[in-house]
Amino acid sequence: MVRPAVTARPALPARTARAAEIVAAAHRVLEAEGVEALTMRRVGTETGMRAPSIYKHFRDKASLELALIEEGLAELGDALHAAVRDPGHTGPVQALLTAYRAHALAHPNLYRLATSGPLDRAHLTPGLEDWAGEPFFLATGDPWVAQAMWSAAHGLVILELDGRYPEGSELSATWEAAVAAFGAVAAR
Amino acid sequence: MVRPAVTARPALPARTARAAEIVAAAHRVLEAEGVEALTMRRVGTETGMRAPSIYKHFRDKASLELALIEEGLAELGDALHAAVRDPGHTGPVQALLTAYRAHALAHPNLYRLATSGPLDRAHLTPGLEDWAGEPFFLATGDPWVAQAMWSAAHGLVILELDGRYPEGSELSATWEAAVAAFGAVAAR
DNA sequence: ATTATCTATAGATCTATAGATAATGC
DNA sequence: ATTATCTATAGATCTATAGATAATGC
Repeated sequence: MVRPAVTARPALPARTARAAEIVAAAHRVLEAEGVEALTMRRVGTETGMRAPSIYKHFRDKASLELALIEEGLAELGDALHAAVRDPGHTGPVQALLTAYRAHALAHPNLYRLATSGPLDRAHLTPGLEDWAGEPFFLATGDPWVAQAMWSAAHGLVILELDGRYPEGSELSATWEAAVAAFGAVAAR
Repeated sequence: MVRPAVTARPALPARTARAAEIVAAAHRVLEAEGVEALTMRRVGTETGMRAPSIYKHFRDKASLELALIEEGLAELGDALHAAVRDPGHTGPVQALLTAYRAHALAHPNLYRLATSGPLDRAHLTPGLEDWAGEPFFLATGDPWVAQAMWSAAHGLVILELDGRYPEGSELSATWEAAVAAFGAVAAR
C-alpha cells in the first residue's frame, strides 16, 4: 500500500564530514561510470584514499550502498512532491508521471540502484519509502491506484533505462497512454 | 512500439542434443538457485561435465545466457498468447494481466533474466520480442496503450519479485487497479 | 581425423582484515 | 590515547584458454 499521512521528509542519518565525502564520491562514481564501477577501490581513489580506509567509516560495502539508496529515494521523493505541489495546467497525474520520468532519466544509475533488487528495509530510514511514494496517493486519492501507478511508472522507466524498447518506439506516446489510463481511474 | 502482425512464434535456433542439455541444465540452476549461481562451473557439474567443456558448445557465457533469454521470452509469449486466445469471462485485459503475473511468479529467475538489463538484440531471434508482446496489442487494439500496459505489467511484477512492496500491500488490489486503468483506455 | 572431454592454470577481479605508521586530540 | 590512514595480503571467486587424452566416425 502506498500510505498517506506522511508529511515531512524523514531526516537521513547524520554522518561525519568524511563519511559524507565518501558518499558523495560514491555517488559521482556510480552516476558517471555505472554500478559495476562502484567498487571500494574506485570509491577510495575518488575520495583520495585507499580502499581499506573506507572501512573506518562504513562497516561494509552494503552500508555504503544503503546510504546511496537513501539519497536516491530522498531525491526522487523531492522531485515527486514538487510535481504534485505545483502540477501546473496538466493535472496531477500527468505532472507526476512527467516528473518521475525526467528524474529517473537524469539520474539513471542512482535510480536503478535505489529501486531495483532487494532492499535492506531493516536498516533503511523509517518512513522514507512511504514519503517518497506519497505523491502517488496525493495525485490519485486511492492507495491501490497509487501503488499501481507507481509500479507502472517504474516499469516504463526501467525499460527505457535498460534500452528495452524496440526501435521505432515513441516513448512519449507510451507515456501519454499511461497518463490516460491512470487519469481515468484517479479519484481526484 | 508493440507491433501487430506477428502471427506465429518464430523458431528458436536449432541446437545439438548436447547444447540443448546444457541449456536445460542452466535453466534448472537458474530457476532453483538464482542468477548468482549461474556460473559455467555450476552449469557444468549440473550437466555432468567440467566447465571448460561447455565452451565446445557455446562460444561464451553470454551466448548461453542468450539461449536462456530466448527460452524465457518464448515461454512468456506462449502463456500470454494462450490468455488472449481464451480470455474467459473476464475480458482480455484482465486475462492478460493475470496470466502475466502468474507466469512471472512461477518462473521468477528466468523472467528476471529475460526482461531485465540490456539485451543483445543483434543475436536475438528476429521477431521473438515482437511476438511475445503481440498479446498486448491484441488485448488493447492500440500499439501505445499496448506498450504502456506491457511496461506497467513488468513494473508490477518486477517489484513483487524483488520484494519491493511495503508490508501490508494488497497486491491483488494493486493489480485490479491496473486492470481498471488499462481497461478504461483499451480500444477493444 | 575429428570431436569431446579433461586437468591445469592464466589472468582478472573484489571484499575485507591484519598490523604498521602517521596524524590528531586531550 | 585515539583515530585515520597506509601497505600487504588472505581468501574467494569467475571466465576462458592451452594442451593432453580419450572417444567417436569414416
